[in-house]
Amino acid sequence: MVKSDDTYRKIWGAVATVPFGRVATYGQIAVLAGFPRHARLVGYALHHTPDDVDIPWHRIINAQGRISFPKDSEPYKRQLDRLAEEGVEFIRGRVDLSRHGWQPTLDEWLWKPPD
DNA sequence: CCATTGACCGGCT
DNA sequence: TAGCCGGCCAATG
Repeated sequence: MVKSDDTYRKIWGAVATVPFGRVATYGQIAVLAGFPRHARLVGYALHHTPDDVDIPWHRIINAQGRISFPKDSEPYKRQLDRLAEEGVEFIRGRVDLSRHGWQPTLDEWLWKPPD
């Protein structure tokens, strides 16, 4: 697959901690996974998400509260639908992060995925 | 080794 | 609201 699977595993692990009905930003996941300022890496990792495992990739959106896919693409629609199913509302193409954005609790923050 | 490529981000017009 | 710009840095070829 790729050279450093471990990096991706950590990122996927962080993504997996985002609860149903909430969304997190790429930068946020980067921090949680232990890679501050590597938001782009998170996007890169999600792009290579294996389909055989269940990872809530759709709960990750950009810091502007928007889906990072071209507005009329299929992936965009899939992500939008999945979020809609979880009750995340979009207002003029954007999610109000102060409303649906997820903030880890202290316990969640301290929880470290096994290496 | 070097250059390019990102499902990004934040500040500033 | 809408772009533009510079910064970011692992992965890739």
